[in-house]
Amino acid sequence: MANRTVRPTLTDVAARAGVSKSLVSLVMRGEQGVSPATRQRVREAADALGYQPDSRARLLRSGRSRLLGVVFGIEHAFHVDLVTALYTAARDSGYELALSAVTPERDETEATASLLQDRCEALIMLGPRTPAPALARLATRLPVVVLARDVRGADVIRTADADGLRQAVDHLAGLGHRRIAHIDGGRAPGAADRRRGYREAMHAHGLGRHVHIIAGGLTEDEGATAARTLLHQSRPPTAITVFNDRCATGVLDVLVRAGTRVPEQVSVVGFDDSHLARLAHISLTTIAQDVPTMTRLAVARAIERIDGLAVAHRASVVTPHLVIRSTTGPVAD
Amino acid sequence: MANRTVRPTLTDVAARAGVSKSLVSLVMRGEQGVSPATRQRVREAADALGYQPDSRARLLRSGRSRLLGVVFGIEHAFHVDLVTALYTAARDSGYELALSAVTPERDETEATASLLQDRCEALIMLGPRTPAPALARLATRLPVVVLARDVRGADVIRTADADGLRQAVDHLAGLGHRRIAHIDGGRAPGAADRRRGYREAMHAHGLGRHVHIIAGGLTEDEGATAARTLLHQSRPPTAITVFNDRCATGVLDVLVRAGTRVPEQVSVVGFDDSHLARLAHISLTTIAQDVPTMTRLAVARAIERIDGLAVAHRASVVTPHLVIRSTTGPVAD
DNA sequence: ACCGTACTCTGGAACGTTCCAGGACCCACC
DNA sequence: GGTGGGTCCTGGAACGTTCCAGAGTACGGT
Repeated sequence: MANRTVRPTLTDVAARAGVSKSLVSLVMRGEQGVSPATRQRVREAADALGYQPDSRARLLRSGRSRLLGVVFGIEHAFHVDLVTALYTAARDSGYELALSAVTPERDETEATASLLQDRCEALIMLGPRTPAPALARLATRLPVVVLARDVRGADVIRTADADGLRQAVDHLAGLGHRRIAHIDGGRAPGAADRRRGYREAMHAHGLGRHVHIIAGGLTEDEGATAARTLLHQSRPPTAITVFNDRCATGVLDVLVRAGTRVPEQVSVVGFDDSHLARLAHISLTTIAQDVPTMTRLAVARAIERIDGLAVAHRASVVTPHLVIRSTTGPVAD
Repeated sequence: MANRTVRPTLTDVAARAGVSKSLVSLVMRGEQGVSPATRQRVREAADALGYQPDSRARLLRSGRSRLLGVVFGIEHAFHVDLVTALYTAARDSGYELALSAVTPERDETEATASLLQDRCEALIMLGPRTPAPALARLATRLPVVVLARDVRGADVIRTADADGLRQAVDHLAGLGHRRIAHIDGGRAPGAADRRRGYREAMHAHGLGRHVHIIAGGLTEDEGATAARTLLHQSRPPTAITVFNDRCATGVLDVLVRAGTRVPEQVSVVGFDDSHLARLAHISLTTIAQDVPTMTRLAVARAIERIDGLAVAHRASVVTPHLVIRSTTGPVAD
């Protein structure tokens, strides 16, 4: 075997159809000004040869790649949700996505560099950890849209994190809870705002003296650890707001294993409304980030800037909303 | 703003350094046959202009992309593990990865098509659902390596699924279990083999009459549903082997919520050893697929075929191994 | 002084597209 | 029967690289 045929080119198709390559190019791009008959003939020739346009040559010539680079953490449930939505948002705008994953062995710098070589027209970065100055420098080279993190020097699309936690606390307070704790996300993007939102909401409800923040993180394990700490306290909280869904599943798991009934004894609220939260057996009450809106905005902003329309860097803040599922209920006593 | 400068090209660098573009090309590629002095001068000129080679043009001309396309299901925990490992395997061999995700709204055909346009030199497909004939047709156009599924007409790297389940059953039988059930993966790649392995191993241990297969799937929800069915039975099994880790976490969750103690009352064994299984609070006993070996093999096979070395399509079967964690223990009574 | 060889370097032709200017043809109109 | 304006199609020049053949220089050996 190994007789992998050389890929057919425009010229091959043109020869077979008996027309010029320019004409084939027109047909392949679906431009108008081609008679139905020839269009048909060219299409057939292309199909017969199994012709596929070479995007590299195409992009090289046209100077445009219609490619949006996406840097994301492949192990973050919420990033996965965002990528999924970005795919459709990009397609709707006539752009393609070039994914570049951040893994434990492939850092953000490497992920970004590979996209730069691919001549993406803009970069969409999901919750990047790159320091602000470096991001700003990057943004001078090509449009950069930062999703799910607040940072100066680039365009930002993010959720009103503080407001989200206010909604969570409102909900719990409305159910009669007073000892409401918060398991935070440490230095993760958005964590500071969520912490602040929690604190402010607690004060607004006159629960200032019950403010209780436990160090958590963004993984299941960190949630589990935090939950164990809580369980060992003399007066454990009756409700917990957690940095994100992933961390919350860790919390839930520890609670359930300890025989704590959720929500009868303890209510739990997550954040993100990632696909984890929606799993039937988890059914987590959570603060839903508006993924469709955020991704649409991100793509729109990127394109705006590609087209040279945007002037100053802007931050768009999208309002999240509470999704009540099965992990919250009225306070016990 | 919006004065995004036009990217400098070889010609620009050449002009600034007062040499030909061929020479600059040599320097940029690190070829030898350039005097240290000029090399230095060219480097400086390139840095001063912030020159970055255009991979599109580079690849167009050289005819090679050094790009391996990867089609994967972004929501599958195990695929995520594979992609992570593929990144390093590819890098070690001097190749880059082009990711194309399958999402609920973006099917395999679409994901594959986009990679074809990028002129990847080979395709690595993770547990593809594409019918065998279509895969075979694809394989005539470019090298295709199928990972984690058995199929004719393409190169295959897969785990000895049946053997994995034998190990699981051996382990459980060794712990004294007799009523060992299997929650299967339906039509998922590998499911049939695992089912068979389970059945054969049960017979080998003289437990033929205890063979008990429940319909499951590859998601948490499907695992949860299956577990509920099991719980409602008059004589529930004392041990369960599950199609994969993801499904097993759903099973675990239902068991724990029902107050069933794991492993005291029921032992559970997963499959994959994905990152889910390793989470401290889950700590799932599982059959580990040998991800480093599989990904290295996949990349090696792809390259072999790119270089025109491989002749017939081959299937490499990688042996999995049992990882004992906290969800299995001696039988209760 | 001449040749050969090794080392640097250069010019120009690809690669597979898109883009632009324009050619060929047809039809209608005065 | 020329002119005008469509519509459909073509040729060739880009795009930014790499690759190839060969030009120019310097140096050692005879």
